[in-house]
Parts: sequence; structure tokens; C-alpha cells
Amino acid sequence: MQTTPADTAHTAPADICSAPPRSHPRPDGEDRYTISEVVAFTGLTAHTLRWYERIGLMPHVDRSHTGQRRYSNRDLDWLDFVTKLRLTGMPVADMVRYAELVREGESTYGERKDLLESTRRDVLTRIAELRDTLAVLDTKISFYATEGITR
Amino acid sequence: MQTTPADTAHTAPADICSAPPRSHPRPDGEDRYTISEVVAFTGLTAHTLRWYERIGLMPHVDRSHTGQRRYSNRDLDWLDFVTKLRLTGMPVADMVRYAELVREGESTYGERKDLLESTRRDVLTRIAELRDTLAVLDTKISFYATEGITR
DNA sequence: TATGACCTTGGAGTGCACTCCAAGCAAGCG
DNA sequence: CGCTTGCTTGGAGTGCACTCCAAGGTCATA
Repeated sequence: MQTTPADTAHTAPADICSAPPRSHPRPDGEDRYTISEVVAFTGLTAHTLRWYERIGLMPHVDRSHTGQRRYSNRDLDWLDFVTKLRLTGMPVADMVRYAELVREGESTYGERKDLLESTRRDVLTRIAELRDTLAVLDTKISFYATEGITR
Repeated sequence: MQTTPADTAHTAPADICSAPPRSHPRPDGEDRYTISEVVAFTGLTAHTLRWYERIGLMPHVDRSHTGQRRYSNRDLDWLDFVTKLRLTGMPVADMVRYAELVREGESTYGERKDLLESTRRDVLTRIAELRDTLAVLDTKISFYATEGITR
């Protein structure tokens, strides 16, 4: 689960690395959120959260003494990141691969970097495609605007 | 199959509107492409081309006397546009709706414009999201880069 | 004219990413 | 204690966008 003892005032978990400037709903120590709280925070459904866990996309969510899920601030950060990756169009299988690398520890830094750089290139390509499409849309919209007026 | 400059003058068709500056494989008059030619031009599969037609996403593809499809330059333009819409993430159902509006004629200019403007907003949103993700990726990549070196 | 590559159809199958279900246990409140 | 709402599970179902299949007809070339 945890790859580094690095209990460094929490703010720099090597698992998650370079934590986002996101503020958490509750401070560390009281971060034992139920699944429905996480649903409210992330916008994901409970189904999806359980499914993410089942397919290995979550780094081992803690449980209450009766077996109910208790999510941490770190889990929330991870879900934020996963959500970002999701909207790049990255397949879930690739995100699972990344999660595996995280579980394997620091020795996979290189491979993780490669994966992220490849994703970065994809994002750049996608942005370029979207820009291109935007130009086409603008042309057509202005056509409809002028024709709609002149007729 | 060379991309001949082609006399793009070819009367701006109201169906397609604001023709793209694309050059066609063959000039108008000789534009009766088989499905496999269109596969080569567009990168779509023959299956997908037939499926597009079945669901009403194509504006009536011409047929040879024996019933085989013969695509025109105009069909190619339409497919180009559809492909652009596709990569904005627009659902096929919405593209079919647009195709229906085109079939209904000039009276639907307003609605077509609305649809395209809504798509335009979606594209802008998506670009913003991707930029956001890019920032996260860059932070992580540079983390891996420096940590990968210093350890 | 024969051969083989290409084209036709309706309908069934695939892969992805969820999404839902049933049956049962858990938690908080009056 | 009973009630309601919430959480658990494995497995089945859904919706989208293709993707493929079988069985047969067509076309170009030798």
C-alpha cells in the first residue's frame, strides 16, 4: 500500500506526489469519509467508486471495524487526479496500470513519467484537434448567422 | 488516387454550407467513389460507413445501377465534417439530429446554428479542462523528473 | 468465362465504462 | 426496540459506437 514511510507532515506523499493545492473537506486526522460523502465531494457515483476499487484503480481504501469504506484525504486527492486523467480520454486500463506502478514504489518513477509524458502528448494532440474543429464550427456558425439574416 | 487541386468553386451547397478548403481526390463529375476508396480517404471502416448510412447520418449516398454505393465529393466533405464533430465528443445521436435538420432545408438554419453554437461551447469547455489537466501532468512529470534524478 | 477481390444485407457480437440488482448487514434516532 | 436510511457483495444488465458474420451478388482481369 504505502510505498514510503515519508510521514512528512503529510503534504508530500510520494504515492500521490506533487499534491494539488486542493483543500480538503476536513483536516487530516478526521478524514474518514463514508462513500456517500465521497460521492458528494467528487461527483462520482458510489457504484463507480466501488468499481474503481474492484478493478485496482484505488490504493487500498481503509475500512471501519464493520467493513464499511472510510476514505482519506489522500484518497480524495487520488480521485481528483484520476478524474483529470479520465477527461483526457485515457482508458481506464491505462490508469490501472499507473495505479499499479504507484503501488510498486519509487522504482517505477521512470515508467510513471513516461506514461504521463505520453498522456501529455495525447492531450496536446487533442487540444490541437479541438482547435481545428473550432475553426470549422466558427465558419459554419457565421455562415448560418449571415444566411439566416439575409434570407 | 492523387489529390488533384480540383475546381473547388463548385457552388457552395446549401446542404453542406460553407465548404471546407479541402481538395478532393477527383474533380466533380468523376466523383463516384467506391466504399473502399472512401475508406482509404477518410480512415473510417466500411462497416462504419454503412452504419452511418443506416442510422441516418449520411445524406443519401448514390448507388450504381447494381446497387453498390458511389460516394460523391460532397459526401466526402460531409464525412470530414462528421469526423470533426465526432472528435468533439458529440454523441452520434446529436449528429443524426443535425443531419435531419440539413435534410429539412434552409428553414432549419436557426436551429442548426444553435446546435453548432452549443457544440462550440462544449469544445471550449473541453479545451479548458484539457489545459487544466496539462498543468497537473506537468507538475507530476517535473516531480518525477527531479526525484528520478536526485535519488 | 473463370477466378478472386470487392460489395451487398440484416442481424448478431464486442469492448468499454459504467450502472443496477437482490439480499442482507450496519448506523443513527425516537 | 423498531424504523429508516445507508452500506456491503458478486454478478448481471445497459448504452454507446462500432465491428463482425454468413450468404450471396458484382466487377475487373487473365
